[in-house]
Amino acid sequence: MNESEFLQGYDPAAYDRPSLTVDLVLLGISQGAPAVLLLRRDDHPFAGCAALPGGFVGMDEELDQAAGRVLADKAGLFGDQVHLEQLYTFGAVNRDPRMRIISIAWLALLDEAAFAAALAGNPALIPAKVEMQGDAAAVTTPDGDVLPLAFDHAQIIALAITRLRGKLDYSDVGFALLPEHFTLRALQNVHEAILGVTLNKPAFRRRMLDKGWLVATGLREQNTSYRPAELFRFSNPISS
Amino acid sequence: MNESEFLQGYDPAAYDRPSLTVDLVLLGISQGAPAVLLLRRDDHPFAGCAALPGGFVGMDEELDQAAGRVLADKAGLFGDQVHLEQLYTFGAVNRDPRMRIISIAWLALLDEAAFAAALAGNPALIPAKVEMQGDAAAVTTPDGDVLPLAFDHAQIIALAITRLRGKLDYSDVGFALLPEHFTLRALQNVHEAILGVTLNKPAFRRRMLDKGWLVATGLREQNTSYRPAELFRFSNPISS
DNA sequence: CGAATAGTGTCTGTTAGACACTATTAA
DNA sequence: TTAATAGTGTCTAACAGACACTATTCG
Repeated sequence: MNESEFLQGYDPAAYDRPSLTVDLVLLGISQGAPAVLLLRRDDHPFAGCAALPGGFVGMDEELDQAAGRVLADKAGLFGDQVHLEQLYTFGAVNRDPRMRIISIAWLALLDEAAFAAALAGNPALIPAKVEMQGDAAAVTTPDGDVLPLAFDHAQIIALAITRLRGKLDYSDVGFALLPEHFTLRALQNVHEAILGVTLNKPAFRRRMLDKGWLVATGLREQNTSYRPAELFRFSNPISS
Repeated sequence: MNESEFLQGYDPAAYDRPSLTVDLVLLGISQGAPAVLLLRRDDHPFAGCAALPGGFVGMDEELDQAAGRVLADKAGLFGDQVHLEQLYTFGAVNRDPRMRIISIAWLALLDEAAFAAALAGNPALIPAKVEMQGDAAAVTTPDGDVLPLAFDHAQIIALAITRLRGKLDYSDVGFALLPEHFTLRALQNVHEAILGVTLNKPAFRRRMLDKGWLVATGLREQNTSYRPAELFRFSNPISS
């Protein structure tokens, strides 16, 4: 760091600075497919388009706290119910036509209850099914209408899915999309929804059980039409 | 985005904003281990510590351009010689005691020639061997002295290694650390240095050749003491 | 009992690790 | 010829996909 940069560091008025925001991909599983919660924009730019919930980062606020605050403000959810992880920072000069805004994108994984609670708590949230189309994601309303996305949010959502696909098999993120007790079939459904493929049942069961992450509870599903499946819970062997 | 946030967006003077920088992990392989290029800090804070080369992001500068500019200014290298990828954004409130600075960390992979060219071009650069110590990285000079690292740069370097380890097997990043023509033994050496383990030779060769990324050139090493190995080059089957 | 899903046994093909072997070059 | 490394053949163990089978529960 040279002298001018050092001075710039001490004099906040010396140079313009970009604005810094966080944008959240609120991701759940709905009807066998990944789904996100979006907000409809009323104002220019991208009026009428759907956008990720976001907000500016406060000067004395940690980045993950900013993400947690947006989660609480826009979805009524709290950090201990939701897996939050930083995705990537988007900062193209013209990504927002108004001004330079750098956005740190975060991935929030919601289980079915959290997804429903967010929808119930904030009626402005729009649930939308995500479909991967190469580099970008397309989202559709439950009615099947394609929702245009604001800014670079199609890329951000696509990156969220891609990241999740990559981590699903070797990390424990998949469990963040499930309640505390779940059946192996429900776990497989989550994996299939994220990956967009159907998986082999015996192989999937073996692989999951061999990882040592699953604890059999001895409990069974309730109110099923047919043979109820055993309920498992997730247990982190060496908390990572 | 509510009204006050919208106004904030239009009035750069309305709120303080964090400063935004890029920091670069200039990573190569040296003597069978990952090595980074660092700069010694002369001033407070962390005077005497080693730090990653970095710089502020210009208001009209793309993020990858800012990283490329730092690469050119601090190491005399250009983007087409070096694999550059965004790592993570670090923004803890107190990571810099002077003021709030959010830093977007980038990973730059240098082959042996680029590593040497950077060292020759900027005598201030210090090559340092990286050792992973759990969550953080420790760096030592060629003489074996431990170099204290400024700010959160030990974490940033550790994340760079961790990321590289994760991607090494399924992506083509490994080739960014090699010249255009290389032997399979050199490729294996790179993998072993990054992963910090020794690998089985026949299995490694099979795996690499089966990926379809390697093209035999028919050329052979020159000036070896013993049997010269065949030179391969990397060819991206479906440019990713 | 029939329907439907839970859960398992087993075969097969692929792949990684281990290890010994052959091949090639320079001195 | 010897030293040293390049490169290969082959055995074995681990594991995933496929598919058929048994088990359990509800109505």
